[in-house]
Amino acid sequence: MSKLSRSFYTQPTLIVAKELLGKYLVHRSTVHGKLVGKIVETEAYIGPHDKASHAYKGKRTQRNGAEFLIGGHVYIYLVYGMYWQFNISTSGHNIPECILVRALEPIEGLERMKQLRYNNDMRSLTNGPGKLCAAMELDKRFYGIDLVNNDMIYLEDQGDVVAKKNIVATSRIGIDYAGPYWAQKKWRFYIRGNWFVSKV
DNA sequence: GTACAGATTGAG
DNA sequence: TCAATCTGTACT
Repeated sequence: MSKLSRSFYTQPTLIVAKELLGKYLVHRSTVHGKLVGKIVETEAYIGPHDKASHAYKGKRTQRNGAEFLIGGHVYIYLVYGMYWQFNISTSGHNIPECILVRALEPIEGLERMKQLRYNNDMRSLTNGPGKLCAAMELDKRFYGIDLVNNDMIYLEDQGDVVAKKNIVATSRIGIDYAGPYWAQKKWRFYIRGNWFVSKV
């Protein structure tokens, strides 16, 4: 169980998106204990060329600033006025690329997650980007945090290996506004057959 | 000041 | 399948 280092996050974004599958996201809350989930679904956003990216054409605002940080920082923001989206910046400083974590498999802290989600159904605890943020207690507090040097939130390698043939590459979700060219890019990855993937 | 998007969700 | 829902963002 080793914490992922800077060199992991600064690899090419599509590599990181695939390598992230099977890694563990850990949130050690002093108040609520340890919450752990295994990453089973990711999506890559590769600005400034990617029209679906918030940093398309290099657009930089207060909201997406964390996307430009060197790989390993948290980019978290609100959608639909109520759901948080947890992203991890990748690549180098000032290069706006990131990976959206879309689904987790709950590993530790199940009871607390059920309370946070007001739900007892195991599967719907973390099988969606907004849901996993609620279950893991992720919100604006973590904006811009460096996952490499933080002890409250970080990712670790528990040795789970996902065989290449079990990584499914498909098109991203909810980005039709970017037009067919970008919408069809196979930049969404998930673990084949995993029960917690948001949508097959 | 204000219109409005929005990388969703859950109910039907 | 589809509409509810609402805050921060990005403009004027």
